[in-house]
Parts: sequence; C-alpha cells; structure tokens
Amino acid sequence: MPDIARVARPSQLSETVSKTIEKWILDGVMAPGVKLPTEKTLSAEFGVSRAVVREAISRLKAEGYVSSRQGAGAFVEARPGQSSFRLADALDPAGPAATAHIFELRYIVETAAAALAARRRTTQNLARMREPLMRMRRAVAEQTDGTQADDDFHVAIAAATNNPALLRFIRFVGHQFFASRVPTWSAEGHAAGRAEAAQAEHEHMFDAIAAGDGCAAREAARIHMVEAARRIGINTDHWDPAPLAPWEEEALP
Amino acid sequence: MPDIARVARPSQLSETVSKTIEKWILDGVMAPGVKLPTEKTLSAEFGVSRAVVREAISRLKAEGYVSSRQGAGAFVEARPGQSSFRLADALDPAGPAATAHIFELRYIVETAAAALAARRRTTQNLARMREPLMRMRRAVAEQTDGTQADDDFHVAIAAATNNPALLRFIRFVGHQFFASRVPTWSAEGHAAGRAEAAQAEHEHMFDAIAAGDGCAAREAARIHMVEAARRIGINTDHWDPAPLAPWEEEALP
DNA sequence: TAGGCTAACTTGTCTGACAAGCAGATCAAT
DNA sequence: ATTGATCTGCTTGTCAGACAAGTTAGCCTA
Repeated sequence: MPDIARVARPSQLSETVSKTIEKWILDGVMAPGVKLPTEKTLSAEFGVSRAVVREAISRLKAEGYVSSRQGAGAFVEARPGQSSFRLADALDPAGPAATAHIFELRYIVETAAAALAARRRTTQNLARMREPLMRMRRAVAEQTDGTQADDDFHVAIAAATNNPALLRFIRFVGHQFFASRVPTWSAEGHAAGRAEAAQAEHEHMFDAIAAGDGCAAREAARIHMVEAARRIGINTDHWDPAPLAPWEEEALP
Repeated sequence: MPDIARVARPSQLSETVSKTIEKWILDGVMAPGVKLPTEKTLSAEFGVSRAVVREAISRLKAEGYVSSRQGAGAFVEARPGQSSFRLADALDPAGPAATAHIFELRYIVETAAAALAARRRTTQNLARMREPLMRMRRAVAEQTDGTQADDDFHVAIAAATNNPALLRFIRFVGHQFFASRVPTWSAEGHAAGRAEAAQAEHEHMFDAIAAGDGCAAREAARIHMVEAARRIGINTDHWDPAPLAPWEEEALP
C-alpha cells in the first residue's frame, strides 16, 4: 500500500500556544533572558486554561527554548532552541531540495567516518561490520529485504570510529533515509540490479576498512554515497569530491 | 567570579516520571508501537497526580519518544528519540572526553564547509564573512572581546555553502563551543597572543574562500580547527588529516 | 545604612469534573 | 454468516479551583 498522506491533525490547543510562543522567541520579540508572562496572564491572553499553557511551556522547556524556576517564572534561554538539532522542522517541512541538502551532510560525515574507521577499527569492530554485511549478501542472493542490515552496516562503521558523538550523529542522519533505502531492496530494486550494485559498494568499503586503508575507505564510501544519492534521484554534480590526503594519493589505482 | 557548580535541582516530579518512562523505552521494555499505560494507571503507579503524568508525557512527545491520540492512548514512536539530535544528554553529561569527540565532529563538518564555501560563495556571501572578520580585527587591535564575531564568522562560512542543513548543523555544533572561545579572546588570550594567532588563521580561511580555492580553504580550516583544539587543550594526534583531492594537491605550496 | 521580615506573587502539584474521540461489543438487517 | 449501524465504556484533552513551595521586592527595625 502506498503511504497515505497523513491527514492534518485537528489543532491541539497546547500546540497552538507553544508554536505561538516559539515564534515570539525566534522572531526576537522575546529576547534571551527575559521573563515570559505569567501562566495566569498567558491563559487569559490565549483564552485557554492554565493547564494548556503549562503543557505548552513544558514542550518549550523540552526543546530548550525556555527554563522555569518555581516561584520566579519562566525565562527565555540564552541560546533558545540550540540544545537539540532537528532536520525536519515542523514549521518548514522538508521538501525534495531539503532531502538533497541533508544527504550532502550525510555524505560529508559518512566519508570521514569511513576513513577514521579504517584507522581505528578493532577486530571486534570488524566482526560487528561483517555480520550485517553477511545479512545483506544473503538478502541479495535470496532477493529479500536488506534495509535493516544496510542501516546496521553503516552504524557499525560509525561505531568503529570510536567517537560516540559521530556515531550518534550518523545514526541520526542515517535514520532520516531509512525509507529511502527501500527502493534499493524492493523487488524492483533486485530486478534492476540496484541491490547487487549497492552490495558491491559495501564490500569495497568493508575491504578497505579491514585493510586499514583510510584512503581507499574514504573513496569507497564516496562512491557508495554518490551512487546511493543517484539511486534515489539526487543530483550530486556540485558535491565536494570527498578528497584524499596528499600522501594517500599514490594508493589509488 | 568563577562559575559555581550548579546546585542539584530539587527533583521535579514530572521530570522523574518522564526520565523513568524514557528509560523504559530506551531499554526496550516498551517496544515501538506498543501502547503506554493509561494516564490514570501511571498516576496511580507513580503515586502522583494525573497533571504530573500529563506533563511528563508532554515532554516525551516533544522529544519524539511517544505520540498520543485523543481517545486512543499514547504510543511509543517507531524510532523513539530519533526525531532530534542532542549532544549533551541529560542522562550522560558531557565530560572532557566527550568534548574532544564533539570537536572532532565539528572539525569534520567545518573543513568540508570551508571547501564547499570556496566553490559556491557569492559576492554577497563574501561580504557577510568580511563583516565579522573586520570586527575580529578590531578586537585584536583593541584587545577586546571577539567571541561573538568569531561565532558569526564561522556561521557566515557555513551559509556560503548554500546548504541550509549544513548551516544549521554548524551553527548548532559551534554554539556548543561558544564558551570555549572565551579563553582566546580574554585579556590573557590577547596577552599570550592567542587572539592574534586565531585571527591570522581566520584571514587565511577568508583569503582562500574569496579566491575560490577549495583546496586551500580546506587546509586553512584544518589548521584553524587543529590550533583551536590545541588552544582549549584537546589532543588532535589521531585526527583524520582533513585531506585534499588529488587534483587539488598541486595547489599547495 | 544594613539586615531581617513580611506580604504578594509565581510556579508546582493536587483534585474533581466534563467534553471529545476511540475501540470493541451488541444487535439488527440483508 | 456477513455486513452495517449503534451503543457503551474507556482514554485523552480541557477546564476550574485550591493549596504547597519558592521567589521577589518593599517595608520595617536596629
């Protein structure tokens, strides 16, 4: 079943209130450090109960826009909204152009991660990469779904960088494209040879990382990312060439 | 006044409840898609009022762990917590090691951004980079604070990549180190020549980007990042050398 | 003037209630 | 027997009022 466009939810009162206050903050109407109106004032202003206002403020607290102290009031944070990073904002939903931008970001970190993984991977890391690689091999042979294994493979590479922040970011960005991997591993994808092609790229990445060759790993990851982008219809002409270090250059064929 | 260690806040009831449920989800006790206990059940279970439970769930909704439908109940999201990315988690606060990891992530994206900016920048982009650059020059000359200008400069470079996602991520990561830039622009920083050194690196970055030389821009950014890391006491020995493309290599001195 | 004290105010929590919406059961009709 | 509508209990969303806990600012006293 093709996914149905999610019906516009009936606007929740608390959401309306929180979005309004969020807009105040983002537009600079309420500068960092200033005190928000009291809950009683806001509830009167918006014409809703205090419970709704509290729920709205609770959401703003969770997203790092404000913080509140009992007895004192609620205050706009120093760097509102910068405590967490989100790609698909509810205010400006991600279009096709945004997808290309996010993929370029993924391209940057994944190629760097592959190079780092080649230099830092332990034998245990390699084992954790080999497992999803085998699952993908089987998926290609049996023409089954390898989407999850694909995801796991990239996460395993990120884990080999020994950088938890990088790992979490790659996991985060990668999950944004979880759905995009389906066309590769679908029946059509198998028939068109997309799954097989992707798997060949994965094998190259693994071999380079196993060999400890950061240069080759970066190049293999670069090719995989460019091809993956192509498979989901993203133009990569103007991308940075995920370049190699001068002393790595002679290792290329 | 040296900043005082923030005293442990008196545990908010709603925070306790939301952290507990968050842990349930992260530990897999509650799988994606399953229905949470009703608010009445939870309030009885935790021994708090329904208002507290509602506030806790509201927080979890904001962070993308659960979603709720009126009349039906609250359900664990398909990819709980993956709707937003945060570096300093409240559960495991960022230590010095984490700072190094985050800085490496910043290093990866900032060097890539510099290379992209050199290839894509418009004259308007250059003007927006020149402005904070001038402010920093003045700060060096007058031994004043250039922290904000420093931040603005890096954001202006990111903006020149013409990639909003990359811009937002660099702004996000850069702000994590806003406080770290203070030692460079403090009175001691000026006296020790740190501000002057940083400014020289900035000038090199700007010149390379203005010249449209992606290779030189990447190298200038690499040097700046490594030096900036050194200034705040981060070991960079095992970092990836932010390499150059083969065809860019001859441009190096 | 300095310091303590009080009073008003604000957020945090509790209780009870009703409205809006959902899911399963019941039941009638074809 | 299957389908369709209706009904009923349950759950979340919203409201109102109240008290507890904590803060702020002004007053008052020494």
